[in-house]
Amino acid sequence: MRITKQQADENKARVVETAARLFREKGFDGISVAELMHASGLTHGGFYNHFESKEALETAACAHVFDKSVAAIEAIAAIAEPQERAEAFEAYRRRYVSRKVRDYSATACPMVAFAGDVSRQPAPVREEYAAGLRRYLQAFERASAADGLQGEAKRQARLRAMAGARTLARSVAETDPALSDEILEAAVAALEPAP
Amino acid sequence: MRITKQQADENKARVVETAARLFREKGFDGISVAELMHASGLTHGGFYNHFESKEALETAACAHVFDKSVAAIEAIAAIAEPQERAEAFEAYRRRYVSRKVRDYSATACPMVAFAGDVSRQPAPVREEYAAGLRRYLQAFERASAADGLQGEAKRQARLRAMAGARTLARSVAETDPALSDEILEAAVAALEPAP
DNA sequence: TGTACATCAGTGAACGCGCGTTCACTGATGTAC
DNA sequence: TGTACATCAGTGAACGCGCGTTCACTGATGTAC
Repeated sequence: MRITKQQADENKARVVETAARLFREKGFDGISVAELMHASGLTHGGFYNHFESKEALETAACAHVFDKSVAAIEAIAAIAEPQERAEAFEAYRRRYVSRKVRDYSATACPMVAFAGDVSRQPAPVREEYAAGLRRYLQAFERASAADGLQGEAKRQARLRAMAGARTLARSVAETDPALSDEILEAAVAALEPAP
Repeated sequence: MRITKQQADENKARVVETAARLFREKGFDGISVAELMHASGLTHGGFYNHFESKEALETAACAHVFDKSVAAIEAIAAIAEPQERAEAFEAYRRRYVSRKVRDYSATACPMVAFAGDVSRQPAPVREEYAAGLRRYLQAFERASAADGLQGEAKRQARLRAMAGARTLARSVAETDPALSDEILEAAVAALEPAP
């Protein structure tokens, strides 16, 4: 059953992508190695050909998710034309607290998806998360400053309010959708438009 | 080994208190029935004399924690003298984002402690959480309005920013205390003083 | 009030189950000649 | 280029372990007389 080296690399990458999706949806402890492997089209026995442990995959998935989130914000901060940049950033913030994004928890922001879980995970996972969070906060701060909002405290409050809204909205999304919607709507109402 | 009815009731109450503490600290799935019973000074076999299942204890603990949190805010909202009330409320908000409170995760706010876990728990636990969150938001809104801050959207943004700060600060507390402190300090800086 | 017995909170061994991980095996790929 | 063999990604059964839950048992409490 030996396969091409390239095929094997693709399989590993696919497992990380699948894990990035399912860990966000169900939590690190909410999905088993066997389930992850089957969701990636493989059987569980081969897992340890690619990863030293489940913890190693958690670390890799965490880094992967933050990479994508940070890249998305940096792309906005990098827009040269100020008006266009401000509009893209406002659209980003509006999308962040939209129902659509809340309902696809598989693509959730890593801050929201992992925050509760991560402090109970082994140290390497926690460290990857902390490093990712730092990168994310810095990228957000850059985009936020470029957006023209004055005062770092105010800019950080904006981020915290967004993250708080998503966390709370998600926690009751299945059980009390009306309350969940209310929380998001209040968050949208509180968005200051781009200047 | 039969004991007094009163003694048995006290034992049950103690298990709920212990669970309220340890579920917040380690998550619903982070502590076993046996550990909970031993932490309450009992052995695990007797658990099912008091609770139908672990899930039933989770529900009871969730309600218990929200009861206490809501009572704390309502006590503030009930203060008659406006100046005194506003000061008490500001002190509450300041305490909420303090390092001291962050470092005692066993007494954490239920919104922060349970938000990540709860959406993966069985329906009764989720429902108890949703009901508790509703009560908490309403109590906070009452206290916030009595504090004199204008605009419901603004008042809710304040709550979300507080919860977001605590969630993020907690998630990196062990791994990156400096970042965790930064997040809390930014939250303190963003607190509008009572009028 | 005193006696006889049923009750039931608590105990600790045992259960089945799912988990992360290991292992012997397979067979196409990659390599040495 | 063709052949012989070593490599190793993938397979699925099996492992030990901790979990939630069950159970037979204990013995002081509560109750019926």
